[in-house]
Amino acid sequence: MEGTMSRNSGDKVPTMVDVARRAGVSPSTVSYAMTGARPISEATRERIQQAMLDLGYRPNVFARGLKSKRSHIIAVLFPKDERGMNLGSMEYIFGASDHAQNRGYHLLLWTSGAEELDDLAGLAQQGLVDGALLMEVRLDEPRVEVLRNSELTFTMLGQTADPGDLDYVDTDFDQCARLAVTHLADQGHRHLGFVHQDAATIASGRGNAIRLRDGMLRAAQDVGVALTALTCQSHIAGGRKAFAELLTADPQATAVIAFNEQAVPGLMAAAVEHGWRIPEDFSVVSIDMPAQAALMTTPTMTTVGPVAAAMGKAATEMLIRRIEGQQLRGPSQALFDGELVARASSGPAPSTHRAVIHP
Amino acid sequence: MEGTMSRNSGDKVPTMVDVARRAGVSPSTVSYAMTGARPISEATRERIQQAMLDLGYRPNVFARGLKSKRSHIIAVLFPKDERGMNLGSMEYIFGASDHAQNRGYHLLLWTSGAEELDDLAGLAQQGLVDGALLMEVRLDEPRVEVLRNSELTFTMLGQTADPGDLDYVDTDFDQCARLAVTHLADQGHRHLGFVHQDAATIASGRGNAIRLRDGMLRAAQDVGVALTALTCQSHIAGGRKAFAELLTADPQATAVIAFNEQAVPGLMAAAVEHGWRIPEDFSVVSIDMPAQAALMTTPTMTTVGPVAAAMGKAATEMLIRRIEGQQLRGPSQALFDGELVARASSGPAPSTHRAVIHP
DNA sequence: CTGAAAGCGCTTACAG
DNA sequence: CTGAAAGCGCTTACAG
Repeated sequence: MEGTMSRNSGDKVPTMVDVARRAGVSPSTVSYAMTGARPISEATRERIQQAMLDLGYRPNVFARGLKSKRSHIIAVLFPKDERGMNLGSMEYIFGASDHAQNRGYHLLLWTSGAEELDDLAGLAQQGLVDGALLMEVRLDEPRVEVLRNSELTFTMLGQTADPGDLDYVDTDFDQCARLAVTHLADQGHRHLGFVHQDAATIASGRGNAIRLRDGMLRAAQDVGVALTALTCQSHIAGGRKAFAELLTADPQATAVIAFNEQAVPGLMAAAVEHGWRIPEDFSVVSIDMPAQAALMTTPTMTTVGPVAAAMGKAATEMLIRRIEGQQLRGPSQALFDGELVARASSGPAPSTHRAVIHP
Repeated sequence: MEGTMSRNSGDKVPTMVDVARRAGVSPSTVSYAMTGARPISEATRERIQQAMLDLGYRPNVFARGLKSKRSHIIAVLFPKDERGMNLGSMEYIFGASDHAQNRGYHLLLWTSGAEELDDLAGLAQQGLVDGALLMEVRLDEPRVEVLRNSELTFTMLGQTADPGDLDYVDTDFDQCARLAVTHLADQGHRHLGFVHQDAATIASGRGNAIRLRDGMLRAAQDVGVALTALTCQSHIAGGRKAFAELLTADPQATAVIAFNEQAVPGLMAAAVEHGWRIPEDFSVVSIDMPAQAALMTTPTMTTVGPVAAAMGKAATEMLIRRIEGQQLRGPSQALFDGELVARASSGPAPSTHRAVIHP
């Protein structure tokens, strides 16, 4: 397990001067060889490379940062209080982390709440990070102003109400809505429910819920099916309540699309207790539910959502380009298509009238 | 939303020299006032404090790190490939993050695989981080040697087979086993199953599964109930298979304890398909399943496990003390008790013989 | 209790 | 294509 670059303990950490001496060049030449800021002859470059390898040289991050004002560290602003834990956010972060490492960047995890703006301002002004990835973006996002004021480069995962020229990567919720509605309509469902989040969350709110609901209504209209949209508290009881409300609002509903991970189990349980088998009598599709959660439900959940890791990667690349001053003309903004993963919770609409067993 | 420390844009970032000038002292005095490395008169301290506030001063992390060899950054070594995503790990990280911020530290998220030791060695030797929090610790943990060789301070969340004098925070699996077994025994269950992870994972393997199984067998013996331990692949089909195996191995089993988040839905589905209602005919308890996952199952899952956030916090405190050179005598090692959260998946043992409906 | 000065290990104009 | 030198903003012996 001994690497070629292992050093005996007791050796001091080699500096650029050590490398320069060993390669028989000046320290500045070593530096230029690393940054590529000016041309170096092939021969010296190779000697330097070899010397670095021999010594197991790693540039000192602090010395570099002190002079260059670049840390090669990106902050991931992931307010923990926003939606509770959720696996989807983790997938973004892993996608971002992977790509950051490939590009020679580190990720600093910042979990302060979205309201703790002074903390954030402190981070931004400290110069520790070169840029930030903004997660859990709300329609009216107070962090944006803080980041702008401190002139920290950032990219959003999600959008504000009016992103203007801000960089972002987001899900194409219109397309997701269409995909989910079409999936169900194709299987004969004519009356759908859409269960999203509670009114306060939506209003407050991260933009997704609103954009998705609008997309749903539009898609239903285009496809020619009825759609009842319901708000719903993000817990099991909320899901039960939503099912009851759907039943009242549209007794003919044979399927529901949910954008509320926490409420789905309650929704399903209520359907089963009502005497409806899933998917034979009633289909359920979830928007943007991570695979791992989709496999926890019984039956496993059909989902529509983007590949979160790919979005995390894209956002990171966008941010790094911005940091490194490339691609400066105009904002970079990208929408990611969702994919349908058909699992066991959705199927053909019940052909005959369902037997409704009131327990 | 304007803080007192806001600066007009165009101002350059204030340095220690600026603060010193405004406070009418030398830069070194400002430094000493910040580090507390030597006594400062109350009067000057206050003038300095005020000057820092007025200017919105933030010490430059790189300059500080260059001299002091301290970054106030802690790496969280969280190999993403280990168990897939999981919410439990996230809770540790949030606990750690919270506490790190309170103590003036940042968290660097490192998601390279547990096998990518060269990457890790690079990080450790770079001097970027003052220490590391080691997550997803295996019995035979290759990362430990790397960290030791590079003389990076670290604390483990979990233990190796022989932790010796390594610092760690871990779950008290003996106590968890006892708690789970007792919970079921108290409700009249006399024949239990224990479903843990697949043989490869256990052997390879993070130590938890082994320690937990041993604890289970001991607890069952102590309490006087039968316990059948089964390995199980970590997916839905694995859970189904485990249920079938349990049925064969001990037809009298009325409850199962699972340490396999991904297999639990399959296990429950198989029980239901077998004609057993949960919990009336068959109880299920999960070890170390995060609340959010426990609420996704139907019915909601009774769990035994420690408060992950508290463990993350404890590990972080341990690490910071080590970094800052306090509490140097001997290793610090802590075991955390699990707590029982009784939800809907467990209940009294069936008094009469269950009706077994073969579908 | 306080100051003047060296130096941490790089980067980057300046010079050739 | 390469070198010598200044300087980034702190910390910390050294001196008083």
